[in-house]
Amino acid sequence: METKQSDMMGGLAKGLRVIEAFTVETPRLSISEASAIAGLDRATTRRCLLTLAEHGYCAYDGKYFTVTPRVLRLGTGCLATMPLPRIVQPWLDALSEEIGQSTSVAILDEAEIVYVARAAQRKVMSIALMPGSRLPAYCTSMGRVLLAALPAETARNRLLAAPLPQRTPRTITEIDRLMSALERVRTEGYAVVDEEVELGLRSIAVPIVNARGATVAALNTGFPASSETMEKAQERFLDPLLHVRQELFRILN
Amino acid sequence: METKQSDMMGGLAKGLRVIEAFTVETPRLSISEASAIAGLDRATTRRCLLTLAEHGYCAYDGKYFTVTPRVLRLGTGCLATMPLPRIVQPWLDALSEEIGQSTSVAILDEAEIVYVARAAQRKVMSIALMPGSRLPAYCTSMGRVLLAALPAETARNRLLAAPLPQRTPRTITEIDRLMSALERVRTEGYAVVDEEVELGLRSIAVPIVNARGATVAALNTGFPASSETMEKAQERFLDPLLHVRQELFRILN
DNA sequence: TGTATTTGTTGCGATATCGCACAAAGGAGT
DNA sequence: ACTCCTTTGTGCGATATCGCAACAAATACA
Repeated sequence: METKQSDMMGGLAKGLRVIEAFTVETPRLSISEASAIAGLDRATTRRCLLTLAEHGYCAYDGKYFTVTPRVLRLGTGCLATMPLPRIVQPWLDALSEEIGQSTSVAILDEAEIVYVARAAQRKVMSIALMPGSRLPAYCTSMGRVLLAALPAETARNRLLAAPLPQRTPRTITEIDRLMSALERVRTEGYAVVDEEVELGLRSIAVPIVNARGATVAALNTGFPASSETMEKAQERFLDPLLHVRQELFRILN
Repeated sequence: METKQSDMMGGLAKGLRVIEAFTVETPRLSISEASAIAGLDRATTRRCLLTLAEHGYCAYDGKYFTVTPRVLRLGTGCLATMPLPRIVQPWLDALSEEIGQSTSVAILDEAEIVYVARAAQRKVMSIALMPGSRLPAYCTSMGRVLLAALPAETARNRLLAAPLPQRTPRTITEIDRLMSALERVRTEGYAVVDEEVELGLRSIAVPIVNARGATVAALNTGFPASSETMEKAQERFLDPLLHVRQELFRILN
């Protein structure tokens, strides 16, 4: 079934690459810029952009293209599709209330985690997180939990294919140390990350497992780093997290 | 520049229609179902779906297709692109805290509003709202504010092109009454909706205006219907909303 | 069980796409 | 003004797409 050349539509694949060229760093693109980012011929890129504009996915001022809210229809089909956010939200709210910290649920997309639900408390992080937000998996507690659920070789390949910037002095960036961390997550059943994403931010994550035993998402809490040792923090937060994990396990199919 | 047939890519437009066939009501689609929804030939739909699957936007179990988190990359490019959510979030949080109710910011896409930021308090609505969520414009306070900012004829055309279901006994569905409501929003500068979306839910919205005087978004608060008259509720909530509107006006460019 | 209907797949020809090459149009610097 | 350089726009031929139609396989129904 794979790679049946005759059943592939080049134009569609190219158009999607062009849409993905629009990021937070490059929200406005000329034809040349878009073609450079997407790695396509300028003529082709131009035709993609004009098609997107014609159908309302892009706005065109004669020089620059920008994506419109219409493209959200493409993506939110997925988020809206998922029953998970709706199911977990009440537990997230209750857990957040109980432990007095922000809690979130995320899934994995390649080497990134995607937030699908969140109960925010105080603001610890400099960046605002919301459903749909993405963070790299290698340096986040939920990312470690989700990568640990994959076969080791798959996880390694994904990490090797992604950039692993040293976001803070404590960020682990060596592939072997990351793989060891994943191994530890597998045996302990949870992941702890101490100021590897951002200075001042700690987090603990546990897997959300469905009835078939597959890890479908991760649940975490993020809290400010303090003089308290990570072990002490773990004592406070791990049990409530595991309890919600257990409740969700009972419910998910 | 418009409708240059030679510069249009049919395959891309078709593929996007197929992606949009996946909604919350139809999250899993067979080839035939997708082709019926998208209005395309089965063969073409199949080639679109196989292409999407090949590139990771869909999962295929041999019978049904589902969209994967990867499609979120298409949409969140837009949300991430927008500076608005980041800018308004702190005000939203503060406002929500001050008045003790949920607050949101939304933009307009055709005849639907799209939530771009939200500070949730208690749960009034049966449906969970999050950034990217959509509601029809005709029966929501933010929708009325955003439609009112358009030329009357444009607003009328959008309303005529969209379904206007009677969601509750109080929902206004007649085009002329809706247009009068918009006119009133224009003169008063805010919109009030009383249990037209859902029984038990009231809301008040004000426009968010940029330096050029254009309405770029709407800000609202939703609160439970009670024995309190709508006028009393307005007294409590309108001033804080208008105050935030003013603050945002100072900041936006 | 047999028959009718729907669904998935494939061959094929008319038609559209796409990338090259080149022309035209701006912009920066002199 | 000029050149130089970048960017946008456009014929055109090789190649790929797409919708029809036909067929196979699965499912529904009697």
